[in-house]
Amino acid sequence: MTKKEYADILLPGVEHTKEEYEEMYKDRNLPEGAIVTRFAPSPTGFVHIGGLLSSFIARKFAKQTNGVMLLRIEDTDQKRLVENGVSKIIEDLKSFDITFDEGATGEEDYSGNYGPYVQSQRKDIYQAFAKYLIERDLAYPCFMSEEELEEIRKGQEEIKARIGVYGKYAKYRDITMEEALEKINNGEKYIIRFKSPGNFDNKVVVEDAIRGKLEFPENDIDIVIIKGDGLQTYHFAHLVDDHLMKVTHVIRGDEWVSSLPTHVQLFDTFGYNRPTYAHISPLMKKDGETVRKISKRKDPESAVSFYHEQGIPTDAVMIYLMTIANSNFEEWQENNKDKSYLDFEISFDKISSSGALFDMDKLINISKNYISTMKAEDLYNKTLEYASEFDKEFYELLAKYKDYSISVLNIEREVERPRKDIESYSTVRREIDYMYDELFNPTYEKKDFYSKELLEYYIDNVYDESDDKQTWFNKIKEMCPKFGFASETKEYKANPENYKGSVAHACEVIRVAVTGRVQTPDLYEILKLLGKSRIKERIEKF
RNA sequence: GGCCCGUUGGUGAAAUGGUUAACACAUCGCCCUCUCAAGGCGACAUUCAUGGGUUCAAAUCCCAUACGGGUCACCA
Repeated sequence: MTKKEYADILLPGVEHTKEEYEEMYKDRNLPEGAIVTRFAPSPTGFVHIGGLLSSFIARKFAKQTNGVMLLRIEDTDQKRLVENGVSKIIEDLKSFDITFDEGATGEEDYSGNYGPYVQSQRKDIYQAFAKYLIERDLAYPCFMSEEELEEIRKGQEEIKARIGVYGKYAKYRDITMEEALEKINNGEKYIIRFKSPGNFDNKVVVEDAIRGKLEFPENDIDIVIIKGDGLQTYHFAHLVDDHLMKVTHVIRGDEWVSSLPTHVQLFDTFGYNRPTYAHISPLMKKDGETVRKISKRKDPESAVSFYHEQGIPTDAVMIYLMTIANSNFEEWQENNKDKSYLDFEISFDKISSSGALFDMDKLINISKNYISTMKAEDLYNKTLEYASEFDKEFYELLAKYKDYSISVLNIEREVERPRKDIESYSTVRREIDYMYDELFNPTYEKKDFYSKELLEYYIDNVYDESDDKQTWFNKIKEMCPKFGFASETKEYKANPENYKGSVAHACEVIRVAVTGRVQTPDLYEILKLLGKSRIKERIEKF
């Protein structure tokens, strides 16, 4: 029996050969230096903030080198399958402006010439590559049961040996064709292992674009390449897919660093050029005294949907991630205020090799600044969109009083130094709710100097809607002495015992009566928007 | 436990052997202002995890130690 026939029995029904597949995947015709990279999630429908970071970085590199960013779905583990998972991922990423040049575009569809991009549809390809290995005696069937494997592991732990199927523990490494065939005829189950050519005493050096030179012992573990269900493992798929899809840069989370010796070995065995690896450090979080990777299970901020629910602008999240990805970004932004974060050129050597602590304060600050630069109408639209999903009551009001709401949001906006008091779309309501009669429900504490007399005098005899700001303020000053307030703050500070307060206090009386708050944006603007009759109403209820 | 990586202020960090260790967030003062949000000004690491070494010179190079992280599946 030839090796080829043997391989046919081990992996029957494979349509094409490795050579045929290589023929089908042509080299890409791209400009010099173009980066071809990918994002390769499982279809769980969940995008982790760390995944957002690495896909964002990958997206940037592809774009700025006129390369390609592709989406590949790694769906070979049934346990990770979630209905509509792929669509959810695509949608989430799209909301952060992360789009793909090729690959999966929906549950079933894909575009591009290097597909299929869904691994479950590539079974034949992996098997063809596995057969190539079997024919060359570089892979073999392994008949060990899970129990047997477990025993070996325990034994290794006991004698403090390295864990894994290697050397003498690789029981079927040198199985003959005849022995294997006999077992197969007996109906024994098997998987396919790679026959590692590595020696643990030798060193292998891998260059990482972010971490620099990494040195490891060679891999000598016979890893599984084809599982019991006939599907490939991650390691094997990485080799086959990234080679065939002509991926130049593998940008992924740093949990893969330790698999590097295996991956590099696979590429070397096939004589393929290794891709450039770039391992992104995880985002960390403080948990009591210790620091750990942000966890999907424990930390709500790990899900990108969290930011959506919080009403934090997607751009703010991206800007924050950019500051983590390349720390010189903030300086660049300071010097390029008119440009978008998308115009910044990211570089590998500026990516930190240690994991950053996730800093919510910083994110909020970025969000605040970002929102302060928005046009009132944009803010209105975003807030409306947010409220439509998370705050129906507020949504109704915003929709009903559109122009009015935009004017309210425009107070001290679109000026040289805009207000920075709105942290997110979700906090808009609490900043402006008093501007809506439906929501105006003041609960203030009355202070000694609060005077209804002053208020009534003011609305009946002083306030004039047509006054400009200076006139408006001068009139309040003029009115002050009549009610025991000092017109000038300095005057009051010099002799506080002579007054009930200063003009600032007089303003506070008006402010509290009209808004129910001690602190608000510019009073003049607020009064103007409210209009005289509503001011009067509110004063009467004071 | 093995293997790998990392360690500059509360946080993100700059510095790539050469004077007082950038900048930003947070915090705290003061100023300005009708209050707030801003804005302005200032404070905040005598020291770069610790200990040794190399050097005229070290946060930067070397070695140990400590601490932190990742990984050791027929999961990705």
